[in-house]
Amino acid sequence: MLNISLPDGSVRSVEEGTSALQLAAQISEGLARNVLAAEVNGNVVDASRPLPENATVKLLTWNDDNGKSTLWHSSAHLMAEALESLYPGIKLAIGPPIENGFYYDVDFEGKAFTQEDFSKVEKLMLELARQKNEFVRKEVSKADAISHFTEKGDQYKLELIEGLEDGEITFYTQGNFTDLCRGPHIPNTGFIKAVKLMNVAGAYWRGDEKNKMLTRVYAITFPKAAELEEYLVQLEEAKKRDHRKLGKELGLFHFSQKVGSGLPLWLPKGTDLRTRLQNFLTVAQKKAGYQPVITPHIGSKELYETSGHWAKYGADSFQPIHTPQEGEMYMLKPMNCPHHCEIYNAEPRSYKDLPLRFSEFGTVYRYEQTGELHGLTRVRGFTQDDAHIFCMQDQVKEEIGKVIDLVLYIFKTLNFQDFLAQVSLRDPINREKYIGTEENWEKAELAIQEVANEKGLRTVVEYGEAAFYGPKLDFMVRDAIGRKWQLGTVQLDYNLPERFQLEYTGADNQKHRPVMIHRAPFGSMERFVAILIEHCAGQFPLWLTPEQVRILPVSEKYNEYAKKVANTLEISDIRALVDDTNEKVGKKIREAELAKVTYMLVVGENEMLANSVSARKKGEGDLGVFSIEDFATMVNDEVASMLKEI
RNA sequence: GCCGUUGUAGCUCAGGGGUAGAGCACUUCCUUGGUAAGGAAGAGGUCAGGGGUUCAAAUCCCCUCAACGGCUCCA
Repeated sequence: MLNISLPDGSVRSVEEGTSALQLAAQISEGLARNVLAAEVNGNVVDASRPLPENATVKLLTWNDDNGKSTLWHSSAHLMAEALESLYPGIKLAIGPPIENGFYYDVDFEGKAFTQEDFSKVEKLMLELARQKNEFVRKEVSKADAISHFTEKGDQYKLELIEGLEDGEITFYTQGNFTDLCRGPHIPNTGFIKAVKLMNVAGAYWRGDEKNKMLTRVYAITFPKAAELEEYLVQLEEAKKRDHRKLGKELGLFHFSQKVGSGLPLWLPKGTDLRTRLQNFLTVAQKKAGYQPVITPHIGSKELYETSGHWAKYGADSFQPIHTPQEGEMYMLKPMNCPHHCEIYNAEPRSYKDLPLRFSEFGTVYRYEQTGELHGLTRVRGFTQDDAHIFCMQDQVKEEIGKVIDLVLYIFKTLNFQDFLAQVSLRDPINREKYIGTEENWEKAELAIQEVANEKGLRTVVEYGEAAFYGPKLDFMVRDAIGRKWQLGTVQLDYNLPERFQLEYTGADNQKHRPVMIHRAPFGSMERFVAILIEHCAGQFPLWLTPEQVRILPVSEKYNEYAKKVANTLEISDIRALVDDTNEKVGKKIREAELAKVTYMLVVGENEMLANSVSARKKGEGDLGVFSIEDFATMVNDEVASMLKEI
């Protein structure tokens, strides 16, 4: 008999050779029907494998992330089986589960595979799923594995096998399909009840652009048909929040092919929103001891030779601007740091001056590859809410802490809760690509991690993601369709102070080198506004929204009174517009609701006589009658409470 | 940059080898209204750009550009 510990702390005795699936059946028939895999002593394995003695077992179902990914991994095999049957001779590469579903990279060898082919693949997959074919695991020797795939002529699998140790190679077979696979898999294909191929895309073999581009087929499966329907509805909902769609509908920004791709034009309402965000941050930064500076949009090529950016990114930048005479060369500013270094160098600095914090909403231009451009999140011209802090090494930790506070204040004010702090450190194997002393790096990496923990951030450490000049702390946020974007960032830099020979005189009357911290709480105005739009589905908080109030006269006879109300509100710093179109109130309300205006004020005979307004809140409806002054006070109080210090 | 898809009015889209369509938006007129669409008329397009095939191209073919979904990249 074997003793098996379950997550609730209980221990069960089962016969030797019992699998997790059989264990489930002993607990309940219903559970057994839902078990997709098992976590045995912390490892996810096939539910059909015999359990070892004294194992701690967690039965995984669709409600567990590992259960989901097991189903999707098995679904990838199912899709491969279907594809191979429909397109004999194709070569399969890899097919892992991903966050939402799975994909398989396939070499169709010149044959086209498009969306039109999806339905027949889906149909065959469901047909194969209904056969309830078991996933059978088999350990094979390296030699046997090689001969199997040599016979099949699958160079991708052979390449994968090359990197594996003999003795750790396993095959999984379901129906007529066998794949090289570590597993685990669901018991049989019958668990897959709904299938949807999502899209096809190109993907380089092994993620290297020098390699052949394969066809990546994305798909998702579910254990219930209803869940697929639900998922598709969810996707549709997410698309409604897309900042590109809302930006157009709300008149925030525009792209013109004539101006150039990746170069956003900010429309009046978008500019209003963006300016308000800038002002908000400017006030917060002033309190935090930042000094605003302004630098030009171009800088001499020499500046970037000094910074090292020319050598590293020169070829991939907008190319230098040549002057008509003299042969001078200037570059569009791709970052603000070198300029700020020269501001530091404008006068001799003492340790008493540090930390110095120079801030600038600095517009920069980067030549992004055409395929990279994406709405406002990836553009060629954008404005960083940049600042550089110059401090002594023993001030680093405190300064990072203050930056984190600033980022958290912003996120809290805007109600961003779902973010992850990514700590980017050196690649432990490849240390020579980083510049700076080992001692400083260690201090810096430790400082970032310590502060992040002290501030209670939910962090994930990524090795090898540090910049070559220092470690980073990035605040990652998701967009409407689940893509991750970096917003706020804090980066330590030991490189530029060296290259620009930055110095301060210490208490010991000796010259010392300061540490430089790059930071941008928003990241860039463009990306931040994009994420903000998606975050609040275009319904901006009252303090930020361009149009807080719309006044709706019941008929043209009350347009004058409506304008008077607007003027009164304007004096109280409330942003109000009058809808004086020749339409009925119902229509005006509809328009205002669709434009996501927070407050609507209906005014007519009654209001004009009583010097009042009939207020209505978006999504909530009629609020009743207010005097103009009371309404203004209410709005201003609401705004003030949103911007309270934390 | 690479793979794939798409490009028709300001917006959302239908159409499709034989002189360009709808709804919304816009302009004018009627209507003067009370909490999510009042009515009528009008204006608006070199069908992304260029080249080709054809008696005839928005439609078929090729190239370019852009957008979209990914890959690679992201100072």
